[in-house]
Amino acid sequence: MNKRQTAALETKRKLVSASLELIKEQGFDAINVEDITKKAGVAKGTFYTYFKRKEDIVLEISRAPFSEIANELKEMGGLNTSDKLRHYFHRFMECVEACGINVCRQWTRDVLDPNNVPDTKDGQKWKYDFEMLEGILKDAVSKGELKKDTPVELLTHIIICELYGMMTCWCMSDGKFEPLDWTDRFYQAQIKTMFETYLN
Amino acid sequence: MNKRQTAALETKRKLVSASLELIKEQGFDAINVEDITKKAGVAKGTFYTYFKRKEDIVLEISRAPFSEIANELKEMGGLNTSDKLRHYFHRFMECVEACGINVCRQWTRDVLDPNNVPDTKDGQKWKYDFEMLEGILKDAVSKGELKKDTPVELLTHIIICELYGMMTCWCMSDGKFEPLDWTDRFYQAQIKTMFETYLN
Amino acid sequence: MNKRQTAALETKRKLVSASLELIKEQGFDAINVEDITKKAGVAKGTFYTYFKRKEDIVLEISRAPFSEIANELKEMGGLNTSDKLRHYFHRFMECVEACGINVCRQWTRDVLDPNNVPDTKDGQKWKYDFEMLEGILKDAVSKGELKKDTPVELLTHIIICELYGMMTCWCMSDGKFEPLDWTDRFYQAQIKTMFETYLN
Amino acid sequence: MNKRQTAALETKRKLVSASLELIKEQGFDAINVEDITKKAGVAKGTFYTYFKRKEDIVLEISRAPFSEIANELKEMGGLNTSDKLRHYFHRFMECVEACGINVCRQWTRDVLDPNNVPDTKDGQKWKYDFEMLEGILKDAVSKGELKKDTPVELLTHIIICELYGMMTCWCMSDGKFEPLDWTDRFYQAQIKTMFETYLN
DNA sequence: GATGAATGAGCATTCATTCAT
DNA sequence: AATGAATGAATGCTCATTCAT
Repeated sequence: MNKRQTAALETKRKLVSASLELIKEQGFDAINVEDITKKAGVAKGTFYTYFKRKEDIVLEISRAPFSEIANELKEMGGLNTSDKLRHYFHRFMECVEACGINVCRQWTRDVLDPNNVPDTKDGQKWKYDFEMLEGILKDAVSKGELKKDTPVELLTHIIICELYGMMTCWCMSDGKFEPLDWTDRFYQAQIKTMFETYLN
Repeated sequence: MNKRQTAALETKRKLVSASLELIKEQGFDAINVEDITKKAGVAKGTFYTYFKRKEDIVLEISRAPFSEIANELKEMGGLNTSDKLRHYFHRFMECVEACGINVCRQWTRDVLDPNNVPDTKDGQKWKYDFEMLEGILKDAVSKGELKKDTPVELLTHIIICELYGMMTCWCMSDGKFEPLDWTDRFYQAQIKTMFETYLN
Repeated sequence: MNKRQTAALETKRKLVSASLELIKEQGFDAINVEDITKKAGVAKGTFYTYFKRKEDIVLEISRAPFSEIANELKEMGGLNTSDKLRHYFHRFMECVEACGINVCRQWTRDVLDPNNVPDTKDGQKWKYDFEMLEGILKDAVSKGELKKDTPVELLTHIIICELYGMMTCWCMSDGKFEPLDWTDRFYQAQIKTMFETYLN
Repeated sequence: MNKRQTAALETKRKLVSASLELIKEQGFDAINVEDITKKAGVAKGTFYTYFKRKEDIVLEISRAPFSEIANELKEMGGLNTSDKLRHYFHRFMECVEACGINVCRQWTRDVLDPNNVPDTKDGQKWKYDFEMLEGILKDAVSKGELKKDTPVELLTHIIICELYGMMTCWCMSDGKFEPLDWTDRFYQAQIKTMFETYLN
C-alpha cells in the first residue's frame, strides 16, 4: 500500500468515525453531509469519493464491529451450531448497544421498508446481517449438524426479523430495557426450541 | 347536532378516509397534504381545521378501528384477564393488518424517531395503545384478577414494545410473514407465562 | 340607543381592549385575529363585523386617547397657537408612551410601508394625526394668529414627519430614551422657531 | 485569487446588484428569493451559498457605498472631528438617497425592533452604522479632540437614532422632502451644539 | 484524490378573509 | 349581530448530489 492509498484509507476512517460520533449524539436525520465532512476536516465533496449516498455511511459504521463477530465465529470452528448461535446473538446485541441508540434507530428505520430503493438494499445493514447468519446455518448444514432439508433462508429471515424486532423494543424503551437480557430470554424461549427440530 | 356540525364531521371523515387510501397505496412520505385534500375534495387549508400537523392524521387513522377493540373489551366484562389479553392481541394485529403495511410502517417509524418531543408523543399511536392496555391491566388489578403488586406500567411497556417489535418484523418481511400466527405464537410463548406470576 | 346597539358597542370595546393588551405584550405581527377574538370572548368572524381589515385595529387603538387631545384643544379655545402646539406635542407623546412601544412600532411601520395603497392610508394613524394638526393650524390662520399665507399643509407634513421620526428613535432605543424629554427639546429647537416666521 | 474564487465573487456581485434593482423598484416584501436569483441568472439555492437569510441581502446592499464613507474618513486623518462629522452626515444621507427610498424603508423597518432576533442584529445596517460612528468618536477622544469623559456610546446611540428618525421622515414624505437639506439643518441645530460641550 | 460552488426539487403551514347559517 | 367552517395564496429554506477545476 503506497502513501496515497494510506492517506485515502485514513480519510475514509475519519469520515466513518466523525459520522458515528455525530449520529450517536444527534441522530442521522439531524446531521447533514457537511456536518460530517467538517468534523472529519475534509471538503464536502470528499464524502462522495468514498460513499455513493449519505445513507451508505450507516452501513459502514457497523462494518468494523460486526465483522469482528464473523471473525470470532470463524475461530470457533470446533464448536457446535448451538453455541455459535448463542455467541452470535450475544455479540450482536453487544455491538448494537455499543453503537448507541440513535444508530440503532437508523438501522431499524432503514429496514422498515425493505423495498426502499432496489439498489439501496445492498447498502443496508440487515442484508449484511442476513448473509452472515445464513452463512453460519449453511455451514452447519454442510457439516451435518443441521438436517439437509433445513429451511435455511426462512430461518434466517425469521431470526433477523426478530433481532430487529428487539432492536425496535430497545429504541422504544429509550434505552431503559436491557437489550442483552432480552436477547438471552429470547434465545432460550424461541431460537433454541426452533432449532431442535432441525438438529441431527 | 345541527347541520353545520354534521357537515364538519363529514369533512373530517373524508380527510381520514382519503389519507388512509393514499398512505396504503403510496406510504406516508410519498404523499403530501395537498394530495389528501384534493382526494377529499376540500381546500388545502381545511386539513388544518382538523389536524394540527400532517403527522396527526397517522394517529387518527387508527382511532376508529382500535377504539372498536376497547369497546369489545368493555362488553367482555365477565371474562378473565387472560382471555381479554388474548382477544386484545388478536384484534390488535387484525387491525394492524387491515390498515395495511404502509400505515403500519409509519406507526412504527414514529416510535423510532428520536426527535419525538413530549407534546408530539401524545399524537402518536403507541401512546394511545399504551393507555388502552394499561386500562385493561389496572382493571384486572382492581377486580382482583391480578395481584395488587403487579407492576402494571412495566408490563404495559414491555407488551407494547413487543407488539411494535412484531410490527417491525411484519414490515421487514414485506407482509410475507403472517402477523396473526406470530401474534398467537408470541402470546403463548411469552405473555401467558409472564402473567401467570401475577394471577391470583 | 337600544339594547342591541349597546351590546354591539360593548363587543367593539372588548375587541379594541383585547387587541391593545395583546399588541402591547407581543407585537402586532405576533398575534392573529383569532387571538384577539378569543381574548375578547367572541367568534373569529365577529372581528369583521367591526373592522374591515386586521390592520384597522391599529388605528382604532389610538382613537380614544388621541381624540381626547382634540377635545382638550377645543376647550383651550382662548389660548394662543403656540401654547396649543406645545400642549399637542406633549400630550401626543404621552399617549404614544401610554400605548406602549409595540403599538408605536406598528404605527411607525405603517407609515414606512410602500404598499400602503391610498384607501388603506385612511385607516392609518398618521393620516388621522395629520388632519387633527391641520385643523389646529387652519383654525389659527382663520383666527388671524398665523399669517394668511402660512403654508399650512407643508408645515403640518413636516411636523407629523418629525413626530414619527421621534417615534422611530424611541422604538430604536427600545424605550431607553425618554420620549417626553426629546419632544420638549425638539419643540424648543425646531418648532418654535419655525412658527415664529408665520405669527402675526 | 484563482479562477474559482473570482467566479464566486462575481456570482455574489450579481446577486447583490439584482437585489438592489428589484428592491428599488418593488420593495423588499414584494420580491422573493427566486425573483432575485432569476434576475441574477443563477439557481435559487445559490442565494444561500452567499447569504444565510433573505434579509441579509439588505445589509449587503449598503456595504459597498457605506464602506466608501469609512475610507474617506480615514483619508481625512488631518481634519478635526467637527469636519469629519459633517462629512459623515452629508455622505450618509447621500448614500441613503442613492440606494433609494424602498431600500431605506427596509433599513428603517429593520431597526424598529432592536431586539428582533439576537443573532439577526449583527446582520442589520444600524449595527454597522453604529460601529462606524463609534469608531470616529473614540478616535477623537484618543486624539484629545474630545474630552476624556465624553459619553461616546450614548452620543453614538443618539445620533444614529436621529439619523434613522430622519430616514423615517424621508420615507414618510415619499421622497418629497430633500434629505440633504434636512441633514444639514439637523447637523447645525443639534449635533454641533451637542458636541461643543465635549470639545477640548 | 480533493475541492467547494452550483444546483433545484420539494412542501408544510399560517391566517386573513368570506359567507352560509 | 354572531358564528366558525372553509378557503387558498404564498414562499423561504435545506441539503444531497454533481462536476469543473
